Amino acid sequence: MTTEPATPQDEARTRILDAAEALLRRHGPDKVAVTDVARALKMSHANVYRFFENKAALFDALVRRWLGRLEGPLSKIAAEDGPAPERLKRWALTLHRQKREKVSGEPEMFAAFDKAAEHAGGAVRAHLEALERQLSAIIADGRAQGVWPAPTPTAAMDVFAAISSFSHPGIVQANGAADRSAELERVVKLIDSGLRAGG
Amino acid sequence: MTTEPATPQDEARTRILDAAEALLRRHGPDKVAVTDVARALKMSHANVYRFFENKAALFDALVRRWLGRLEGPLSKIAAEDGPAPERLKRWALTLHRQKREKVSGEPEMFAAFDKAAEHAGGAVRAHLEALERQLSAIIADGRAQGVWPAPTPTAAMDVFAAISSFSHPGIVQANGAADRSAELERVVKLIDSGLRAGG
DNA sequence: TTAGTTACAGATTTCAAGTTTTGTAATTAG
DNA sequence: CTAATTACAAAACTTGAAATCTGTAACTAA
Repeated sequence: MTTEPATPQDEARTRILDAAEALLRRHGPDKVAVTDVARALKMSHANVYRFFENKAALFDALVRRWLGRLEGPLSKIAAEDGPAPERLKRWALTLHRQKREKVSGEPEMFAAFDKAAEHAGGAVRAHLEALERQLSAIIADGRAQGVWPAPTPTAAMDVFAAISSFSHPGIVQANGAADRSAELERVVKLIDSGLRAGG
Repeated sequence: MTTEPATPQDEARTRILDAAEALLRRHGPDKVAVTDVARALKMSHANVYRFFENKAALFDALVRRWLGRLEGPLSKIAAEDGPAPERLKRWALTLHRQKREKVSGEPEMFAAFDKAAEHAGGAVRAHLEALERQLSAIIADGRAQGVWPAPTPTAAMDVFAAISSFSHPGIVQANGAADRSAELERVVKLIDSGLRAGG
């Protein structure tokens, strides 16, 4: 989890991403050009292309970094060793809260994230895979602890599908980032019952 | 379930909706003006406004009619009197299939539907309420049949939330209308287990 | 070899104009 | 009183020229 840039390449990439993120937050998305980023760093835009293949790759990297920060608290919960059912509930609620906060608190970054998602950007795929890995870990712990006797091989995927309407950007946004924690808690309870009963 | 227009008012409304739907299917959405609809019917556009408050109301009514047709097979399943768990599964799978078919088979209508949803159109709200009523009926049957002993008052809402990622337009579309029946079947099984265990 | 540059063609975006469309009002016909 | 019309202002959309942006190539500096 080192955020430190290692090679000079990485350092330059980080500086470019920092500048791009600052611009993105000031002016919204769609209004940040590669030339703007270059200008902010007092370099020619052609030089930016030495560090990122193209504009999409630059913003994909930006979204990847942003989503990585969002994943932090979640991976912590996944790595704990308390009772799995409580962790599953807390993990789901935290994910819901994170997404809501991003939608209402960082709308520019969120819009960029949405856009990257549309363009089949790797960042979003990587994010979803990371989340599913965390969920798999919690479920594996639940089996080890004996609370969930026989989760199927697809259990993590299935649970993720069942709670995804509480974290999917489009749906969260369509609901005006409303707090649906109470409903999510009930859905998790239902799933937990199902897992205890053995799928 | 009479589709027959009753009053002359309704007849005019139906003729207008028919014309609007035909135009919508030929040319996509965004390209159908109230003036076009009026021209197709050889009336002035001002006359159309005698039957629909405004353009949004016209398209909302169109979407409402379209969604009503989509709800048909589902309400039939909800009204059957076989075993509730099997009906829940079939209902969920049918909803998923319906949405996928609409996305890939009637993209213009679907786009109009999506647009209506964004504009907080009543049609979509009515659709969601109708679906939830059907789900409530199936769950009430399950309790009556003794398979699901103690569903909570919010059970239908919770189940709907858990399977909504398989029917939500945005998500279905983002997945390229892919068939996720197998996954949905697993999610329903999980929910069914949860309901049997008493939620 | 890596960081950086200038110069350029093609794609995309902007912006002001003209045009269409929306929604209303006043009016006519039965 | 309902079905329909014409006429109109304001909002939304189209269009095409000008400006900007993207991505590449050929080059310089350390």
